[in-house]
Amino acid sequence: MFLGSHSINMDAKGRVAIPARVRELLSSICGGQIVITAHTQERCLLIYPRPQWEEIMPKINALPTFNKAAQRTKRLLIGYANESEMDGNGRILLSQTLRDYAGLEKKLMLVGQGKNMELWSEEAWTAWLDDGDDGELPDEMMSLSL
Amino acid sequence: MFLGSHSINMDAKGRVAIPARVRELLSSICGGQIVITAHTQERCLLIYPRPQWEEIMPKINALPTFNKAAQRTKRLLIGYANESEMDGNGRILLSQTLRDYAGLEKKLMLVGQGKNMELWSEEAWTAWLDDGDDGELPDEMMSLSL
DNA sequence: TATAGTGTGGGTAAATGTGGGTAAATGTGG
DNA sequence: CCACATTTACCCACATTTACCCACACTATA
Repeated sequence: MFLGSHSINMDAKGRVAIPARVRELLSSICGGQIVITAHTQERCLLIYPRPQWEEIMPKINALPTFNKAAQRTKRLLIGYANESEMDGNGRILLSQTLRDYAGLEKKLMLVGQGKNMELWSEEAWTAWLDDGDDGELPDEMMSLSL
Repeated sequence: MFLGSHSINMDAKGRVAIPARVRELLSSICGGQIVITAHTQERCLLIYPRPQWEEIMPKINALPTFNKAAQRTKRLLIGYANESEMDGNGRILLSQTLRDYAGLEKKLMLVGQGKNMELWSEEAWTAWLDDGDDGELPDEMMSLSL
């Protein structure tokens, strides 16, 4: 389970140091083997451990060919996917393409989301936080007591 | 049951001493194992004993993936969640990320809420007290007799 | 006033994050 | 097809941060 957020930096070569806590988790789940791709709803990146990725791949491929929204999802998820691995110092290298998609510069936020993680530019993250207008609450939530 | 409010201080390293009363309660409920995360409605933090957290986690994960409001809730609750434990002196360490979210500086308010606790910056707490406008009452409350 | 319990601050060793150098690999032009 | 230029991957060394521990100050109680 990936929990919690970390404020991290990307260096001039596009390398991102994964926080030690997360690093251990990744090593135990998948030996550090991950897949990085584009998030379809937000301009941020998705990081999956390789095994979880293998699970969702077939679902993506099974999306209906003649539905535009489905094709968009597929094109982004598969088209931006990048098999990757941590280097000796626990860093991952982000391709220029991925950096461009999410508008990553220096300051980033790594956000745990259970099965996967999201990687945001700090700017985009705070913008999202401050936005707050996310439409109607679904029925399931109206009576939810946490 | 967490009852009552405590005015407490955070030191320069982001450590917060839990009041002794509360400390005992935490030890007996969960051996001091807690989860701290963001409150979704207010800019304050939520503190759950680990067992209660385990109960609500599935509810959060079950929220619909393609509803924006539900995703916001999930992104905040899971994304900020931080498994934590008291140090030898009964203090907890708040990550920079959490401090930023709730705007915590030095003077804080720890507010008991039954199953969990809320941690506010003193400033935000008094502002909320003075504000008081929280919109419509739900149907469940219209017939409630206390 | 003494004592136990509580809250606060800070030092230090170990772990973590950061930057850059070099050799291999890749791509390009003649 | 070869030689050169550029990029990439890997490694090492240093700076910074974090976790853990200890010591002291303050408060309440006997």
